[in-house]
Amino acid sequence: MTFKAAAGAPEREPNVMRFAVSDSSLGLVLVAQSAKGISAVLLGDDRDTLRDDLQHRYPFATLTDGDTTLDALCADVVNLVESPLRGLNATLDMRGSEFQREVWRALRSVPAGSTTTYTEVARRIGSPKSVRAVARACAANPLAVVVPCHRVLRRDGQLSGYRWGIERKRELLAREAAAS
DNA sequence: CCTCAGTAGTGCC
DNA sequence: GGCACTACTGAGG
Repeated sequence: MTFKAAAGAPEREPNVMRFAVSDSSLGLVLVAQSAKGISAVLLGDDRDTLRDDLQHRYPFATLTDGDTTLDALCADVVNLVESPLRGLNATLDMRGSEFQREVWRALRSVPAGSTTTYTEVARRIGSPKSVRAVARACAANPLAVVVPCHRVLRRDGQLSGYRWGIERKRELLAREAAAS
C-alpha cells in the first residue's frame, strides 16, 4: 500500500478540503473542513498567508474556496473567538501524530476561564518529561481557539508563546477571565 | 538578572 | 539514521 499513512498521521492521500475566511475582532479567521470535520482554524492578518499556511499543513489536500455552505460554521467559529466561553458543537478532524493528538485531547479538557501548564499537560498524558515536546505540540495545533492551546502557560505563570501572536493569546485569556 | 544542562518529539537532510 | 531545532524547567551564579 503505497499511500499507507501511520495511524493518526496527516493524510497522505489526495483529499478535498473546503475553507472560508472571515473577519473577527482578532483579525482574520480561516476555517477549513474536510469530509470528516473541521480540520483547521487559523488566525492571521492576511488572506493569502492563511491559505498558504493551510496548504502547507495539508500538502496533499485540494483546497476549495467560496463554498457558502461553510458560512454557518464559519460564523460559529467567529462567535467562539468573540466569546471563548461558549463551546463549539462540531465534529473535528484532528490530524497529527499520536503524541500530538494526545496533547490536543488533553487541552480540550481544560475548562474555559482556567489555565494549565506545559508540565501539567505532560504529566496528564503520561509523559512527565516531555514538557518541551508538549510545547511543540501546542505550537503545531491546527485548531486555534477550538483546541484551547492559549490556556497553556509556563509554570511561572508567564505567557510564553503563541503561534498566532502573543497578543491574541493575551486577549483570549482576558476575555475568558472577564466572562468567568 | 543570567546561563546551562536535561530532555523528548519533529522536520529536514 | 543523524542533527538541529524549540511556545520548558529547575539549578546555579
